[in-house]
Amino acid sequence: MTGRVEQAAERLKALGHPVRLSILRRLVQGPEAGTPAGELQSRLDIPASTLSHHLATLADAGLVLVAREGTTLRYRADYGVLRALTEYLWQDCCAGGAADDPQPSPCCRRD
Amino acid sequence: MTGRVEQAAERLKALGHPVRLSILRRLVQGPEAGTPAGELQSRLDIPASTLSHHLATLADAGLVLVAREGTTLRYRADYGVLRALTEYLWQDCCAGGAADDPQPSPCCRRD
DNA sequence: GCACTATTTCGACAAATATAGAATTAAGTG
DNA sequence: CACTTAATTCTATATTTGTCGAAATAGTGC
Repeated sequence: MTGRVEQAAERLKALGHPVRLSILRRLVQGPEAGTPAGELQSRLDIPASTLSHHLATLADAGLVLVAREGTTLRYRADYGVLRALTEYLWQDCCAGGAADDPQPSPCCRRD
Repeated sequence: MTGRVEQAAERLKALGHPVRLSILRRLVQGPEAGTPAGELQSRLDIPASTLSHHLATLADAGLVLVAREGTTLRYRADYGVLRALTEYLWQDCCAGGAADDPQPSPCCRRD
């Protein structure tokens, strides 16, 4: 029985940490099939246990998906969820301001 | 010397709390000149000190602006910052996925 | 089964966060 | 100046979060 606001807040909170935001950036830049945890670890240069904790936070929030491939676990971004969250954030934050503002949404601007 | 990722993370973190997200929703729906803290307090039904704490968090993150008007303090959303944050989030999260995905940005879709 | 690799889970601890009553500051009014 | 209203800051406390070494788990190959 988690409301829309609560769910969005949980997801934004999960993104609200430099390491986790960096992880996500890596994931979206990596292969579609997902990026192994070990590769993230070597690139970000943090202890494996710390990384695993952050990955679990992102996964619990539903922002990333995980699939095993042999001994490695491949993480990848859930674009559907990310899209929905961004959409909600924009409409939530700027629905009032947009009325007085003829400019297009931020992600559509070409300037 | 706060980097782009760190700043975005701080702002997302500030939004990552149900009460603060609710506050922001109220602000964007309220008058352009801003909404008095007292009005937020009565609508959200939380102690004034708790509300003040959350407002300070939002203000510190640069998401809201405040102006005094007599004895009341009016808070309003900073749309420029919110727009920039949403834009960053979208491009940050979906730059990789967008290449394989012909769909427009979430805030531009009309479906 | 044993060794090896990849990753998570456990356990402990410090630091940050959320909450809220009480005291304080700021501004207006008689 | 005293009084009232609006909101913050102070103080305290409980909870959550972040970190990371050590131990455990999952899978692969000999």
